[in-house]
Amino acid sequence: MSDQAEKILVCVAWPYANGEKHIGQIAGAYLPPDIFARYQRMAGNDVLMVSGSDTHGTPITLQAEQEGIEPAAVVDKYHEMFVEGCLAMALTFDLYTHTDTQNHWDVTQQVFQRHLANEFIYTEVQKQWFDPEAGRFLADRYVEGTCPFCGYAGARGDQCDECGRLYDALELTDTRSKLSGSNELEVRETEHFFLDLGALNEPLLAWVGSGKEHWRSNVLNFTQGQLNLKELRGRAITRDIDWGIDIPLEGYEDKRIYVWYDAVQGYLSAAIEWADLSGGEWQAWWDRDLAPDARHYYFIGKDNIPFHTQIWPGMIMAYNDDSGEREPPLAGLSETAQGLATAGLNLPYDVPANEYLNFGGAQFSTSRGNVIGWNTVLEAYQPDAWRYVLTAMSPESADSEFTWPDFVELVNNELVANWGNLVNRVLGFAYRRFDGAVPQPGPFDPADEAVLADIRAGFESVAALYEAVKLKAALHEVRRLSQRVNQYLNEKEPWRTIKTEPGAATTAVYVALQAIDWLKLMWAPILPHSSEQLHIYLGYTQSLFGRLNTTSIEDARGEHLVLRYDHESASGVWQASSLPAGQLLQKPAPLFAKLDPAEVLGEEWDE
RNA sequence: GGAUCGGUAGCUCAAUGGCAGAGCAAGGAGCUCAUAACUCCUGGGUUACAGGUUCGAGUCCUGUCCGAUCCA
Repeated sequence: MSDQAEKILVCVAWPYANGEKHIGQIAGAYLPPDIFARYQRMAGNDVLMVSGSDTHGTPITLQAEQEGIEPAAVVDKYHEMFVEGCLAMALTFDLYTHTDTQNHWDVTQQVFQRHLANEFIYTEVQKQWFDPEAGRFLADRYVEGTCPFCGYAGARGDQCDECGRLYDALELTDTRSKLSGSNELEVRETEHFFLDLGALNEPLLAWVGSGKEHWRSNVLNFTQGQLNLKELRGRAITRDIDWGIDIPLEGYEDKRIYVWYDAVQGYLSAAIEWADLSGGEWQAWWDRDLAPDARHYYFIGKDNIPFHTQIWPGMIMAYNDDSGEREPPLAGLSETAQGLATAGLNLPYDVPANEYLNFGGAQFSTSRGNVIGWNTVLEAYQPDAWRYVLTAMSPESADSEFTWPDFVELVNNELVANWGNLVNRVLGFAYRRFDGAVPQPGPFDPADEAVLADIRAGFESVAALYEAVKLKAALHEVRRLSQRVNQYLNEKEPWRTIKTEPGAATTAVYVALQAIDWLKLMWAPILPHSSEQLHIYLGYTQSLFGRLNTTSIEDARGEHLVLRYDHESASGVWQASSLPAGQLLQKPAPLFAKLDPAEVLGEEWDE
């Protein structure tokens, strides 16, 4: 950690722990931050990458009902499944946790208290369907009735399946409860807490109005377009449910904080949990006074843009507001989290939201059965093949379409042919003809100098693209540089000149090895597994990257699995190192498996 | 209904208002170190549609069609 090191907080969207994630979600929100974080660490910056499973909300309770198990069991099952996917694809979360932890509860309640003290939370009495038989208020999706527009008898919640119209659930007639089956429902009054987003409209508008030139234009325009209408309105924080975080006030024991309010706070609570586990300082990234230059990046899908450019920044502003009296920290707050009581928090620096990666002309959809499961495919193909393909197909500026023929073409005709084959031809030749060691080159001629200069320039050009989160363009640039080395080899023909001019052949092989040594680093954020393997083939003994590990953590709410990344052992640095002549090579083998189209395309992935 | 994005070569995508380009696929040639890989050459376009502004529009403006997200 040098003095010039920047603090980069890489925030990754929190996936619901309610099922296997599909490759569209990975391409959109989970792989890009890992590539970005790996680059930033190699560039010498202090990266903290956090996320976790979202354990609350109806997606969880619905899944629990379907499987006939408790919500907590659903959470454990799919949280673990996601962690396994992260391990297989090597997503380097400094901490991947979940939201049903004591720490997250404490942080959420602390933020709630501050919002309340700062008067950005108000209460309002609403009318809602109540099921006397079940003794519970009914969320929209637990009410069924007759559509006020078309008279369809099976209309649900707030939208009719038959005519598609939206309405207030109170407009339904002949209602029944999907909870108890009772058709004697009552409309009762219930009091809830609201976040006063209306009061935050102006401050948010001012915030997005300056210094956001680096934002993707669709994200910025969308955000400004909405805020310009000045129609932000209060949003209910609480619900009459029993799965969720308790409200830290007396008299509200049968209500819970609803998922959207606590989930976005995970970026903060996970940093605190990371600090707790590692002995680090979360304030080094989060405290606006201690770390005013820390840059926070939020990697999300486009459906999440309003939450990360309006609601969460608004919540941070409401937290930072100094008009209210500072409450003492809540009794349960851990020592690590105590600083929250006085801290002001940093706002997002960038929100590089992606569009969707679709499949079969439509979005991936479990109900339609067109899902390519992440964990499933990682068992079948190399993680770096997926990382390459999903980056090449990355929906950075528009929805894109996944097809299996494209998958095969990208792996075979680009990854294997361009880069894998370059490595294989050079390493194989060098290992056989130079006694398994990096040969001692003679003086460089202009062609040698030129190719090395071109590749070396990648440490600038590729860096700029990673830095700007233009990952697809970064991939294209490194691929262009790989091709440059193939061109150089065809020009030099060391396999021919080794018989006539051994000195020139030796130098050409050295130059090609040196170029590969550098390209390995430029590929590394996208292709960490194979770059690591190539690093070993080239005779290095330290590893480029650190190690992932899982631990089970126990707290007052029970046990939870966490994924952590230990960067200490990483030696990969973003600079043109010098490949030592004489360094012993390891016997090489192809980095990537070529795919058999018939085999891949014959597979049935529908289920 | 409102806000925003996208529609460019067979496919995937680029192009601060200034000669519409790249990779893959296709056709041809060279090479043989390499996973039938590599390199070179060629073909391929009414930039969704209709208007407008401009010396000049894929790009800016208006409208229409199609797709997507969010809000109501």
